[in-house]
Amino acid sequence: MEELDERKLKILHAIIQNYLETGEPVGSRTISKYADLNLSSATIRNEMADLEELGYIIQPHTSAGRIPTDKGYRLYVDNMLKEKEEELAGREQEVEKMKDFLSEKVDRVEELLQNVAKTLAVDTNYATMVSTPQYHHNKLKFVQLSQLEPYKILTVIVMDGNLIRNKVIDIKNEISPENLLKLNVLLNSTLNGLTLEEINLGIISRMQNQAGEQIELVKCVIDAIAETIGNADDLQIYTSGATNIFKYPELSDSSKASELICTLEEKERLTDLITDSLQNEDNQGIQVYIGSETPVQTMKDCSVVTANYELRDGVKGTIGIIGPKRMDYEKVVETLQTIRTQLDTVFKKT
Amino acid sequence: MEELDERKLKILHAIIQNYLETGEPVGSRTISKYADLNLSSATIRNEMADLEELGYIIQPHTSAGRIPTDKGYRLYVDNMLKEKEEELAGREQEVEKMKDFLSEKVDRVEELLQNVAKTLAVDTNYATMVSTPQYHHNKLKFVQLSQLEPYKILTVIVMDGNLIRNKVIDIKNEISPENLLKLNVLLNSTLNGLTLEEINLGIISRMQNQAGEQIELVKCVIDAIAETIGNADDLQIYTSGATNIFKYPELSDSSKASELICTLEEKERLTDLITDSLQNEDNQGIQVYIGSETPVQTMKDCSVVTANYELRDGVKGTIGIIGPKRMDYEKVVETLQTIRTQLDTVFKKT
DNA sequence: GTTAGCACTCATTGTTATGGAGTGCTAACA
DNA sequence: TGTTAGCACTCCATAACAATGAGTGCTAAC
Repeated sequence: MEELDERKLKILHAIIQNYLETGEPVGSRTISKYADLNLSSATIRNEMADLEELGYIIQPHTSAGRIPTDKGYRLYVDNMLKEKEEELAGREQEVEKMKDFLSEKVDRVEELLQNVAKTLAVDTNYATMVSTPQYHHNKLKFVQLSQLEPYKILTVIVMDGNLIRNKVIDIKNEISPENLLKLNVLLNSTLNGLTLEEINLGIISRMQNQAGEQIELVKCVIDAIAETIGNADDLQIYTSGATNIFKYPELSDSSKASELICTLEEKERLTDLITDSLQNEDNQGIQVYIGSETPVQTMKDCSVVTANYELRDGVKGTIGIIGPKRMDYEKVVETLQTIRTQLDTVFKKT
Repeated sequence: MEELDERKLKILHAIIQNYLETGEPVGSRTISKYADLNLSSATIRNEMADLEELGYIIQPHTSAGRIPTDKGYRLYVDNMLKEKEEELAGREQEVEKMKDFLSEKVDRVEELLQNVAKTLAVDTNYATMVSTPQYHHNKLKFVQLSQLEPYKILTVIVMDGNLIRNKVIDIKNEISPENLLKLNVLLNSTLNGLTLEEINLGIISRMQNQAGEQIELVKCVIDAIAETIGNADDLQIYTSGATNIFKYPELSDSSKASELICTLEEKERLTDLITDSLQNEDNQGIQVYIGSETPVQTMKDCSVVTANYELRDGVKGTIGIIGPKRMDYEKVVETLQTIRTQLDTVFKKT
């Protein structure tokens, strides 16, 4: 209803910060010792009662201290994000380390992202996930057939955005180098720049007419192309540090832990998170999900912070950090901002 | 010292089987009720005392039942393996399901193996791992450069065993199609069939002489080849079902579970297991590690069963199942034998 | 509005008691 | 000599209970 006054806010802040550190319910005495307030525990108690009524904190049981509710965390995080936004990028610390590391091996994106996940996990002590950027490279850029063995043809398919796929095709009848060359020209002149939808039956049959004896092979190649385009934007997700959750007693309960690790291992359910994160492009691409706010049911006892990075216009991926609700939001947001800009620049320069 | 007589063996067997099912220490009364023995609990107790002295079983504490020691499991497993060997492959059950499944998509080995791991995990309720076959394709079979964009060259590198890698190289000066063609011919005529060691400085400098303006590009290509060969037989390991371990209380303890899942997640330590498994090619490629027998320290409270599959002469991979010591060895060994032969045939036909 | 004081609550911890499963040993039996 | 019934003993689990103490809400005084 009514807004929180300055003092209540300070107290709430203190409660949350203390809880972030200790993970234990925090009592009025603890807060009263907090220097810049100079209030007795009784006063704090009164305020705490109010805060509880307003739904920002809660007692696990009578005669225990208070812990923040999701609503309490939300307020805390929103305030922090506002600050961070004003602060702007005045950092640069530990960016260097990451920069060196990232620029080292940019050739294999897969490895790079896996490494990002791992480094982040080690760094933050939370579980992490990184998705491959969601290309929409659905146009064929280039096809190349090469003779590998008498009855094996190597097909190299390059999609828009330089996504490269290989496939080895077995053929029944040998093909001469000249015919192979002709076929290459035919394929490229006919198909390049087309999307999956544009490669329709008309084009296919026209090609097959020109292919002569090589009908069989052309069919295989088109199949391979179709499959490649179809699977091209299949999202990959890398995870790391799943076992970090055991560092937080509130998540170490074996049934909870099992569910959570399972979610991270199987990865399918994480797509919802990524989709959601990509849709909500607020605070510089940083998104904080607290408890039940997360789109993934099995993470309702956790908090998740995601950041979107951009490879090129509209081609985006997501990094996520999964930890207890009492995660160090400030550090996590900072780290994510750093790595996000790093990734952006690494990719942009390519 | 002396061999176990028939009766002791039967009793040991009964104890182990009962323990496999319940996971609880088993007492003399339980065994005495076992039909085909017809002995009183007192007699059983005497025998059990002997078995304990011989080191096959142990009491967690006085006044508890007995549980098998590693030595006990060993005996049990050895006997079982002997039987299985004589039995030979008279199965075929549920092979069909697997066969359909496996033959569906053989093109992407990676996906296939990941799926094997997953299916096995769901099937057995244990954690699983599958390694990629250990190629030794260290010979260059074929190189192909293609123009992708004015300043980007696509390099396709094919190694012995049809391992294909791509790399995009940025160039400073444009290159004409004719020169590219020449370069392709030069590269292939000079390098094909060579190992990393054989591509020495002499060959490189001779090639650079012939390359004319393209020295820069040749250097890049050779680097790419060297890197590819170097990383070619980098072993990949896929794991699945890590969270299955929570189904067994004796492994669910959060510190143990954490260590174990971490081992599975990081994968590095699993290479020791694979190496060992590939070295000990006994019982039709099936290997059983009980407790501390496993080469991976963090799995000393588990048992591991591995099977090696063969892609082609000498090119082998490993499948592993990680579970509690009281795992259902019989079922696991059977399943592994089945999937092993399946994988063998799937690969052989390719 | 703030605070000191006090009675009250309740999770946690430690202690003790009780039950029961399982053993080893002895003595009797076939 | 091998098998079995009987019994005293051990020791883990489980429950019941008491003590502790952190933390609260409320009241009355400042």
